[in-house]
Amino acid sequence: MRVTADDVAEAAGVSRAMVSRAFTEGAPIAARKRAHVLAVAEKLGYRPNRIARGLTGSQTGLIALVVGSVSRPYEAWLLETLSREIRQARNWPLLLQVQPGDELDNALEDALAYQVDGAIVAAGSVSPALAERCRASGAPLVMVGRVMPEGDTDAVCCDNRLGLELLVEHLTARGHTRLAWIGGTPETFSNIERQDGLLQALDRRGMKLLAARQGDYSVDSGLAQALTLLTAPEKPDAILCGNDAMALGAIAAARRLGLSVPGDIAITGFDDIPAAAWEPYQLTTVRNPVVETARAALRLLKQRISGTGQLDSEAPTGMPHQTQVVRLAPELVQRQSA
Amino acid sequence: MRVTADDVAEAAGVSRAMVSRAFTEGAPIAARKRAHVLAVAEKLGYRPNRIARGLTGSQTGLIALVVGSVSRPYEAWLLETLSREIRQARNWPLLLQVQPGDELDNALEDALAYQVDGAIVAAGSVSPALAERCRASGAPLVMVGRVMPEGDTDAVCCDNRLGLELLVEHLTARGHTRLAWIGGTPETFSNIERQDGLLQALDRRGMKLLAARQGDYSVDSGLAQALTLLTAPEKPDAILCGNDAMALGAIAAARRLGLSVPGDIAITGFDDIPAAAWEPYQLTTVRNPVVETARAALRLLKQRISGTGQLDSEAPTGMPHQTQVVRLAPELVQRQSA
DNA sequence: ACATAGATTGCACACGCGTTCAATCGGAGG
DNA sequence: CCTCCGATTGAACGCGTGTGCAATCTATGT
Repeated sequence: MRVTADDVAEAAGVSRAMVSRAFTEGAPIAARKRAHVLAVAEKLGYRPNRIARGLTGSQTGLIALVVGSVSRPYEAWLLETLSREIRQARNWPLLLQVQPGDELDNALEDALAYQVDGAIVAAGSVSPALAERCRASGAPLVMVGRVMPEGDTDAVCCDNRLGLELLVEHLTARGHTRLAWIGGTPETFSNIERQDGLLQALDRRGMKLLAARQGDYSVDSGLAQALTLLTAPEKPDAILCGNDAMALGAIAAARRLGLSVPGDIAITGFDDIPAAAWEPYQLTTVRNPVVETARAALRLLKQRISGTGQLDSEAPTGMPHQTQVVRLAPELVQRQSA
Repeated sequence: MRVTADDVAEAAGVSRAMVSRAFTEGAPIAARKRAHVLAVAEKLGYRPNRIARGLTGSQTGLIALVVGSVSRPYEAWLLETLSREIRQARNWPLLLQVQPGDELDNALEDALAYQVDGAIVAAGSVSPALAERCRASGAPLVMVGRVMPEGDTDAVCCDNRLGLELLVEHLTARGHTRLAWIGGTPETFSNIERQDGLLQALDRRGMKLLAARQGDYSVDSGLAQALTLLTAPEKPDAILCGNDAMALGAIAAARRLGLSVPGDIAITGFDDIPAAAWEPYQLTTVRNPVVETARAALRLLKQRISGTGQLDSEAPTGMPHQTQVVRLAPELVQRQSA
């Protein structure tokens, strides 16, 4: 039923090995014969079985891609970019979408059973044990948007602290002094860094935070927390939010209270998701360099994959076997909300 | 380096066949021995190689999942739901994200080379030839959100015409008479059905459309087209949009012109994406039953996959080998924009 | 025409696992 | 204690492909 290399070999009057070589770039085969084999294969509708190929060769072309809930705009944007880069590298993404509560370890080990060439993890937290298993399975791991505290895993991550420095600079330069903060999910890597960056930026200026509240990176939580802040006895004159979604919620809250943005209250976000540019929001925020992030993540991964064949000797002939952490600088995007 | 079934067999003092059986549900093996083998496997960190398993068995557990650009909220929602259902069925989604201009055929054939058990296509258009190839490769195809005109491919699709009937009924019941339409990408299946449904609904009431314009399902296009409609000499009192994103743009346009929604102008969408419920919009729309859609798609696919082993005889012992098209009814979601 | 190096080709094995089939084991019945 | 049947087991084959190695072919140089 399914057409195999043997069928093509017979039809083309060559050995099966030649069929394999015809489809292998740079294999020793006469140009004329390759053309012939490919023509016959085309006529028979043959394509090499990637599963069988993955059994012998050490590459399956599969890459595990772990992202958070894509119904959140930032995650969707990230997924879109990463998936495009993966495809562009002639690989296929095996998608694993994790919800906040999900256990990542089991699922990722499932993916390892598919002999993925590597894994890009942009959500959930991997235990050091799992990271070790990935390495042992020959599947390099690259974290996106978080850096493992152990420091033994490659990662690409936005410079969150710089982002908040940019925002604080922008706000203070415009005379804002009573700053409030709506953080994201507490234990999150990005939230910790952003909050820390905010406090540092204020510290540097001898300022103190007026108030801080915690949301969960959702629009609704931004709305709720902003309502609380804006109805408190001591109102802030600017609210910095842990991400864009919460900032959008905060803008809605301000408007619901009849406050003008940025007249009465300045509001900023983080990420610069597409919706931040939408008409009714015009959010001032910092751009998370997602495209550059995805590109860097794939570069790191490819580097490790091609280096995999080499021995783990102490002098890997120039291969950077040391863990690499790429930090990309965000950029202020000035719109109407601050 | 990688631990195989042979390693486990040796360590457990059994033959390799027993290791395989220990991991195969319902295989003939003494319960006590299975426990022992599994324990040893666990200690060695062994997991069956799914790639090798896919070579002999006829199931790889892989399902090709084709969706459109997930930076669009509806597509993201759909992807999230489909991917969850696929994982729940203990399969893995091989993600293919297509941009509007992309050619689907080549990419899908790439996926076929991975011996996917099936494919769910929710974006792009597959040629009849490709559909045939899928069937020939033993990979059942299920379309989501579109129905092949040839009528020989399973599909799950929202009842678009009913959706517009509901919206028209809602608007006319509230006294709106001058209805305008902002359609989505013209050649799109959903757009054709929705527009047709609108015209039919009006026809049934002896009404005519005041004006019609075409966007591309994006927020920006909704904004632009609504601006045109609302500044025309003969203003509509209601604008129906081909999807929610354009409706959000249309609301922004109305506000930019100082019009109140729904006071001066009613605006409706289609899909009920999460953003439709956001504070500043409160969009009246119809709910596209995405969860039910995903569930039905997987049910259809699983049904075909399990039927694959059977011969294509004329009496497939009750297997519904005829193509199935599931139509799911949308539901009016009444908020503040109409 | 002949020798020879280099370009091609075919054979056979390996990849890791599921599964058939014959062989073996265990225990119940006599 | 022997026989017989069913529950287990192990050996071997096949899945579709990549690739090392030795054999063959081609063309070049003399």
